[in-house]
Amino acid sequence: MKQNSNMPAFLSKLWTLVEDTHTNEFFTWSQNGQSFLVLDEQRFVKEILPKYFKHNNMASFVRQLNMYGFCKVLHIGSGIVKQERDGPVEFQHSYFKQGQDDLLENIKSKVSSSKPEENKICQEDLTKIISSAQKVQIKQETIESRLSELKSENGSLWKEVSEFIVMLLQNNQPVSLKRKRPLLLNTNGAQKKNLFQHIIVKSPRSGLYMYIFIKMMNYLF
Amino acid sequence: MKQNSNMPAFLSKLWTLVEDTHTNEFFTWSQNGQSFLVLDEQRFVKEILPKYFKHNNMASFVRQLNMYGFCKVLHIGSGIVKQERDGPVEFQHSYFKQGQDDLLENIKSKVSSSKPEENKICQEDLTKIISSAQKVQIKQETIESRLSELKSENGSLWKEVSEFIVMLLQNNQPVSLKRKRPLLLNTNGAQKKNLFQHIIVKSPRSGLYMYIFIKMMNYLF
DNA sequence: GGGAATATTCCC
DNA sequence: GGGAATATTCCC
Repeated sequence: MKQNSNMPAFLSKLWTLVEDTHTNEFFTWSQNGQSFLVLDEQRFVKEILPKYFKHNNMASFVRQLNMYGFCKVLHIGSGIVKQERDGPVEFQHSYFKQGQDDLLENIKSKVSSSKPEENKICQEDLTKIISSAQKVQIKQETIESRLSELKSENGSLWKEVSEFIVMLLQNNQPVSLKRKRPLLLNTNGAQKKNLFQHIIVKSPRSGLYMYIFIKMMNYLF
Repeated sequence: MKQNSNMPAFLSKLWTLVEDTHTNEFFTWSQNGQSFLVLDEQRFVKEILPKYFKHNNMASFVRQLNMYGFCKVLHIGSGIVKQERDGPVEFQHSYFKQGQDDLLENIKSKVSSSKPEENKICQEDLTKIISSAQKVQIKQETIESRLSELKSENGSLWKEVSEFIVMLLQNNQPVSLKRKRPLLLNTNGAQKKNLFQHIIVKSPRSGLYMYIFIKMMNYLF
């Protein structure tokens, strides 16, 4: 095995200790070389772990195996003796095979690849979102002031129109006399009725001022 | 020393081993109890470090001290013998004083306080910003459709008013005859002139249509 | 099986 | 002195 500088210590240690023929009795390759076996966990923990690592906990060893993508091989109580508690433990990784140390370099740690990228993306996205939100906010202010202008102008226009009508009615002049089409045509359609047709046809004079007043209130407040 | 569950193992170990009177010969409090001394680095590394930690490197011990905010005390060659290479090493922390174990809880790791919070804030803020941006976007759509409504209605009203004026002028009726005050009073003030006074006073009839046409174009497109 | 805190190593 | 990778522990 060529010890590349970018090969994690855990992997080279694992390879070394599974290759070590002195411990084949309780830690060795499986028959077909596709996985490795811990045949005696007690001896493995006491005799091997402290020799290669800074601990003697099976859990920490397994945590590292999981960190590098190894999977426990399940023995579904077939022909294996004493399965209950301290039976043999088997681990497997598609790039950890007997006689194929050239595959080892494909084994990657799960933290080294994922965590840093997420943080970088988080920072970039944060910047993008903030600047985008600021632009929307600025545009919103522009729109709101434009809206306020239009609202005010609209109120004034309604007032104008109503005063025109009042003036004409006071002069006993028929409003729609010389007109070919309705006075208020909404460009976007039917939602609002034609105010003046409505007034002239249906409203008595006493109702006219109330109608105009309500209309104005809608636009001024 | 009360071993709180939130006290890092490194700090309680450090306190224990500096308090240990058996090792006062080469690892102990300074005279005034404001700092601690490594009088014999060789013995400290070989006899103490592996007993309390999972290593025997002075560098790793110092790395942890720095991680928890301890500072090396500089001896600027005053009265101290053999300063050159393996002289005594002294470390100090404002919350690590002889006889004051109650201060220990104020010592914080530099990573445990800064890194996780940044990430948590990043996540929380991300959620807040996104939901806030969505609300702004929704409101913006409401405002824009309201604006579009008003714009259209405003155009229609200008059209109405202009047609009134045209009608009145065609009937040779003086527009401002019976009025006590200007026709177009903007509620928010002076920005826009009184259109009709302007027209009546200054515009010849030929200019009136052009003026109204421009006004309408502004609101319809 | 894996997230996250703490520890150790490596490196500037 | 401290940033960052890897290792070990603790916990769900």
